[in-house]
Amino acid sequence: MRVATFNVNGVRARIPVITRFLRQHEPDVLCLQETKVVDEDFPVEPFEKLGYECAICGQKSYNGVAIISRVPMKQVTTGLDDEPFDHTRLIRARVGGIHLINTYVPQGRDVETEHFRYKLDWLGRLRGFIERNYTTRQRMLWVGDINVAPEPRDVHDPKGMMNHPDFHPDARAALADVVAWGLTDVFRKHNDEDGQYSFYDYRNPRSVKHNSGWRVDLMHATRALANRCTAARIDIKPRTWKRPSDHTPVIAEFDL
DNA sequence: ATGGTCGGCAACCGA
Repeated sequence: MRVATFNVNGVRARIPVITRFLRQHEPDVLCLQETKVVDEDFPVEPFEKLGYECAICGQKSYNGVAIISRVPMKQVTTGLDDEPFDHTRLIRARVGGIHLINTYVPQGRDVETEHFRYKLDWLGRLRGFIERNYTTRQRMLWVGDINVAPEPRDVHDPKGMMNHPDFHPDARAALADVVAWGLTDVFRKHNDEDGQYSFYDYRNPRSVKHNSGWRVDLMHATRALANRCTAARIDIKPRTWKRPSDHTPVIAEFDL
């Protein structure tokens, strides 16, 4: 089974990029973040034409998550299990024999603001959610735009980024606490090198050229599932296509 | 250089 995650920054603006990606890689499941559209206006047709069904939870202008799958999905639910639920930041399903969670973790804006506190709390609540709903013996996969780069090798300028909400030690500790429940970063299972990034800020016109990126789009599996992960990679090609997202897809293969 | 460019949506907000 092949699973991908992609922060598309507006699903309607990105249909040509997403469908080209689907045709090229034929993932069984594609998790989207920042769809930025209410469910009634979600463009399901281009996905259904390619043989995929859509589980969606969006809102106007901001946030929004979706699971696009060509294998049947069941038990689709949205949101955390305590308030604020943030339904448009978490969607999960049982698909292809795995328990899949797709999240768009709050970005945090600035470490001095309440938004950063909210992000840290959100990751703490996610750990509780995972503890209550899963066991480490299950084949569970947590993917999405996590908005945290786990290690210094996951950002281009670790010292300069220390006060950034995606690399601040408190953010990394909050992520590490979720991971410590019993998860493996499947990209890191198969890739040791630094300079492998999934995000390049639109606002820095030279970020791609200078490889000034971040690895914040992550896939974490329970050991029961990570043991069966045979490959994981960041697909840089969509970055070179017309109207790219500032994020790039991450793909993992599982022998199930 | 506390800038820059996007998407959504119709003035700015969020990233």
